[in-house]
Amino acid sequence: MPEGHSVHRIANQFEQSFVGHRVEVSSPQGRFADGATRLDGATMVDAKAVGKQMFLEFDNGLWLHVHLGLYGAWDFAGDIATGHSMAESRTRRAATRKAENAPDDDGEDSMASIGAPRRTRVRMAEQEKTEDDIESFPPEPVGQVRVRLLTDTAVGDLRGPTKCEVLDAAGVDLAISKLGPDPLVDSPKKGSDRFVTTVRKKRTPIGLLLMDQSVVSGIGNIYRAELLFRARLDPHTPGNQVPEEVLRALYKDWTKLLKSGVELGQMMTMDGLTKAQHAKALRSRADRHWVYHREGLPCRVCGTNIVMEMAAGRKLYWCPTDQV
DNA sequence: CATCGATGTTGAG
DNA sequence: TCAACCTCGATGG
Repeated sequence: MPEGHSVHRIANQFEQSFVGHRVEVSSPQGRFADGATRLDGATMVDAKAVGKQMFLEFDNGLWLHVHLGLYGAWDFAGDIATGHSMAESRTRRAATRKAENAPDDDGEDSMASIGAPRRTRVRMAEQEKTEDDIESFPPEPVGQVRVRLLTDTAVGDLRGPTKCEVLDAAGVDLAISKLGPDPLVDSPKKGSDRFVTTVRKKRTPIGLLLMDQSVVSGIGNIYRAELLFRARLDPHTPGNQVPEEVLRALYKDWTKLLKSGVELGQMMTMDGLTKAQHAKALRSRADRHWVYHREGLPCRVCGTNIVMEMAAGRKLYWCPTDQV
């Protein structure tokens, strides 16, 4: 269910709370028993997201590859990052590496491994829910937990993934090679070039191309609808008929929305809002988007009723007046 | 309390 | 093109 921003946040959670730790890997549900055996006891050395896929690297040369699919989720507990701090972990770690003797003075976010683990629980999926006061550490696995990753201070339980497998480095490269550019992985120039080149070769409608993970990574049904509206672009326009500068602007806008989503932990696809409107949009989903899930409601710009149609089995929302 | 549908992808037909 | 995957919040009775 999560689009790209949630997966990047989850990778940041692993980066911040698991990388550098020895991990006990198990499969309480049993369906990943063999994979768990291959990873058990190794130390996590990297966590990265490309589009909606996540790759966790261990010091035995193996990787855990996870795709949450429609309803997968990670439940974290113990000494874990919550809320806004997750967005910046990668940046901060990089900065810390540069300044060799920089003191770790960021208090609140610090994952100090002293004493008992903090008793906080976070569910990370399309939404994030935090609760305090878990009874003990580690908590009992609840329901169908495909994989449990347990360190001395933190635990992550994976449930309902569409993909969960062990890969070697070559397998990771192969998986990533099938994916289109991700603005948080590829440089702006290279990413934009790849996106434009691919789209300009196809007659497929742009509304379908944006959902094709080999064309561009991380966009899902909400970002698709919102990006097209923000560009005032008719979803049915064939890729090869969209002007290059429009495609470049589209990729740039995706970059902006993705970064914002990673920082906020929410999809905020409207801008130019007052402070009050912004706060309201963050509280209620109904006020958060231009067209997504607004079938039959008046367009926020022109008043025309928003239209919904099925496209490749997914609901596509758009304004027939503004998007031409 | 039962049913539905979802921010996704794969693979069968 | 569509069911399956197998979770869970929202919805309705």
